[in-house]
Amino acid sequence: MSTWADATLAAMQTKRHRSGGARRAVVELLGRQDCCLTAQGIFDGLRAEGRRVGIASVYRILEQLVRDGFVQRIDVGDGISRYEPAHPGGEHHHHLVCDGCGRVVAFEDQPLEQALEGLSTRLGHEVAAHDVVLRGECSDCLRAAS
Amino acid sequence: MSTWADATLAAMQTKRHRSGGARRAVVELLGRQDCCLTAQGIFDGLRAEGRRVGIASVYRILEQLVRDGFVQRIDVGDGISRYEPAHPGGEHHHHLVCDGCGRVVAFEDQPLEQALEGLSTRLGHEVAAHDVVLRGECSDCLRAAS
DNA sequence: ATACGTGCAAAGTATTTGCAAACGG
DNA sequence: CCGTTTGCAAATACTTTGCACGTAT
Repeated sequence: MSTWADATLAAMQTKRHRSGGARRAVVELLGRQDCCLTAQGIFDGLRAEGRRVGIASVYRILEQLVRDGFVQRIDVGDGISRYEPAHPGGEHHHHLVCDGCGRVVAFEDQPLEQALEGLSTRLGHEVAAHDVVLRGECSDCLRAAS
Repeated sequence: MSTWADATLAAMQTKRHRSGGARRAVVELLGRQDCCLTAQGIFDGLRAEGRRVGIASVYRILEQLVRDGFVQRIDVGDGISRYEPAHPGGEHHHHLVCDGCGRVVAFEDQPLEQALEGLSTRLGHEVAAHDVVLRGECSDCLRAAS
């Protein structure tokens, strides 16, 4: 379960030298999540655990993790960045944003994944990463909007 | 060529009552573009034409146009929103962001489009809109990074 | 004439940066 | 010990809001 967190911490330690407590805390918290978190959400989560961190450190650490490819930054269009562990090669999910309540839920879809894989060659262009964001009303909001 | 601009202006005039000069200017400028523009880009473009508009009006007008479905808001992950005419039903393109220079270029891909169309039924969930953003190095940057 | 549209300036909010203190190796 | 990491506070940048004036109908 914490395999991503361990691998990430080990790899970061190799690249840079010191490994501070705040980075470990952020990575471990991210490793426990299954979907994306906002920077503020990570900050709140760490504070809730009693960890005294600064929001700036959270941003700085996330920036490093994104730059080194361990974390994927996701932007669903509300102006707030979200972050989640990047599982290289492995399972891959995308996000569905509810137009009503703004909730973000994950989904997987094999045909979509295949179409995305072929893109790189069809475009004759390197594609390092892809984000797909769908918008629509979630079942709760559809019912409420009747 | 200006068919989108005309249709949009006409439809806006039906929904709301007055039709001010700033909105017309924004819609006409958008209609002349083929890919996405930032709010600041639209503002600069209008100023360059000698139109004295406020950046706040640009944002307000874009918000209306997005809400009414005439303009699509695109977020490529750099924290700056981009806007482009929405061509309902018609051709549909997505965006490729260069990791090197940050430039945004458009692309179309039929297999991807088909996978996206099927998503709504496969997920058992209404999907009103979708954004796909690819990241990778553009040919210029690939060459420069050798 | 009247209410919506617009421009300017000020406020708001997510994120970044400067800097001194804490900390790891 | 030395240099990276961190927390705080201040700064930045995009976007939104308040308000008075202009403008279309």
